[in-house]
Amino acid sequence: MKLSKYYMPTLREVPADAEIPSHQLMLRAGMIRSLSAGIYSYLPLGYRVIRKVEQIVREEMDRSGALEVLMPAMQVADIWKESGRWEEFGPLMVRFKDRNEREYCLGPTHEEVIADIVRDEVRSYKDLPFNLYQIQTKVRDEIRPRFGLMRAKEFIMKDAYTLDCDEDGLDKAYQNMYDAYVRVFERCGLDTRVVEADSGAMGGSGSHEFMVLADSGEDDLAFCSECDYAANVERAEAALEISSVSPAADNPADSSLAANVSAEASTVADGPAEVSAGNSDYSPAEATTSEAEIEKVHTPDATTIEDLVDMIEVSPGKMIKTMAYIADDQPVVALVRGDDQLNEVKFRNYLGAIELRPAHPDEFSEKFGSVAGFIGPVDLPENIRIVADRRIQELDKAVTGANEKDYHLVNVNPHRDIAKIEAFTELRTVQAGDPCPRCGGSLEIKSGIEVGHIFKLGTKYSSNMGATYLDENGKAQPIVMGSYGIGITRVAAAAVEQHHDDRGIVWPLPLAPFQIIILPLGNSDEVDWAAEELYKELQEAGLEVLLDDRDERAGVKFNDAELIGIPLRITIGSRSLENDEFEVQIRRTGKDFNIDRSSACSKIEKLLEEIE
RNA sequence: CGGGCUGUGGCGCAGUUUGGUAGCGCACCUGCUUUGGGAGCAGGGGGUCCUCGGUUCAAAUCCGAGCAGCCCGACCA
Repeated sequence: MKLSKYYMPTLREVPADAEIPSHQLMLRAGMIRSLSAGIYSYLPLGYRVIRKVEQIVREEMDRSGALEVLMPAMQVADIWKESGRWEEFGPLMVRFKDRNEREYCLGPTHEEVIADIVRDEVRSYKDLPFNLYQIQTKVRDEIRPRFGLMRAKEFIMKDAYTLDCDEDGLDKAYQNMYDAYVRVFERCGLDTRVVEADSGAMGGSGSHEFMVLADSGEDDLAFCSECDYAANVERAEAALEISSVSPAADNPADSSLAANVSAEASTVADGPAEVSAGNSDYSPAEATTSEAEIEKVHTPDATTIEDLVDMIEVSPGKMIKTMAYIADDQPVVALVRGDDQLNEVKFRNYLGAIELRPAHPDEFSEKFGSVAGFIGPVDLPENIRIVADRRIQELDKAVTGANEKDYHLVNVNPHRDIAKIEAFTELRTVQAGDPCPRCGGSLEIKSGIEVGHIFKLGTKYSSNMGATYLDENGKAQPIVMGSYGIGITRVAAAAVEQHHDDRGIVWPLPLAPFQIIILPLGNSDEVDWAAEELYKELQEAGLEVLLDDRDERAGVKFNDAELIGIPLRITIGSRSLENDEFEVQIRRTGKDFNIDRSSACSKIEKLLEEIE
């Protein structure tokens, strides 16, 4: 491709609206342009990269035995009402009506369509198993689109769905996809980590996420420094000893162990419900009682843990942080230690709630009989559910809000003073330095970009939508499903996050829009002829090559070549051409050297093989 | 949705405090020169100053409402 005939609007300056490297660089390199927030056009250079990613995904999916299909982007509301997700998905789904007032949405995902396709056709266990996948644009009305392609309202996703007779079949299909994903990301030149994940709104029994480690990542991940334990902090647990007080706390590590699965293992994690159930049968009779009586102390304007520490000289670890939430319109309260953070995912999973949000300030008085900044679990109204983190049960003489402006309570003993804590369960977010649940080593926290997510769905959708088959005994059984996503456009962005320097993008060879760029410098005809000749020769060798034949100065060409990140640069100028030589530079290493004109093509092919 | 910031030629910004009819750099067009790391000189084109309403002789500037974009939180591939 000749650049004089290409559309590659590069930007010298950094667009003010772009924050992270991939967003800035993809805009500057002329790969993408936004139509509105979170909605992008993929320009020629950008779309070539997208297609590279798609092709790698397609090849590995085909290799795994999956079958490519293309499902409708526009879906009828009926199937979503059947699965129960028309309500559940909420405002994330873009909905509209046709001229006959029939309701539709733009597909944010395709479980319902798959179930619909399959329920009318699959009759017998003999028809199973199989795996269907598609590469398609998904639409989600994200609360806050940001970071360019990283979180867009419209994005390209590969989604696959496995259909099996039973859990064993699902386990095999899941492992098969797991392995395919490992190959996909490796081929894309991405350094990814697999972590145990919460299955969230998808439902189902187990899931893993494929993460690209990057500072700009939106997920926090817990890694053990000793063993291979890795989990999204949404689900990660620490092996914290809970001292004395309650026998219910005896073996905190056990439940976590059961719920964990190593990256290589073919078994799957247990549902989070089981985790909390194991820890929740707390018995108040066993609790010790503190001698000291509760006291109310004046704490003017101390609405945060930090304020309190300054005012009454108690460490955060001795405080009970009380978090007021509304779960499906019901007021609920979560208790965590002052030095811990509430993990909303764990809280939501425990409650089994669909919608969970922090209470608004005015709701503190309306629904909690309290006041923002001074809420506490002692003497809350009867109707409010109180759930405490396990670490609360070992507290004594703790400090908490008095439900009265400018007052806190001290000497609180949770077992004695807090009426009906319905459970002590795992609610805290793990922190760096916490002990690993598997080996006791130290956990570290890193941020990552989620590029792939695989779920064992089970029978949630098939049951709700009547997708059944007849087993060997002629009995109807729900099909067992799995669902597997790769964010194609996000992979491209993540690759830039992981591979760039201060001059621009440094594409891994398999994703590079072109492998080679030829820069003829100066205005000599000999140079132009030599460039043209090499260009043709490389093209005939089947290589993807850009020829920068624009009437631009050397600096412009060098800078653009580096910005767009082409792995191999061939410079042709009268200087080296006098010796019948071309100059080569490898983008990643910056290494440069001359090659002979006569053997240039074969030498370049060899170089490309050496660049991983 | 809550909190913060910002809307001025294609891009990056100044001008807003103290109203007086819009400017800088880059990019673009023409000519000459230049030509190995984002050229120089000369000339030129392009702006409903986010929108609507109000105050005023006069509004980019002051007031009100709305819209859009970005950042921090909940959502997710």
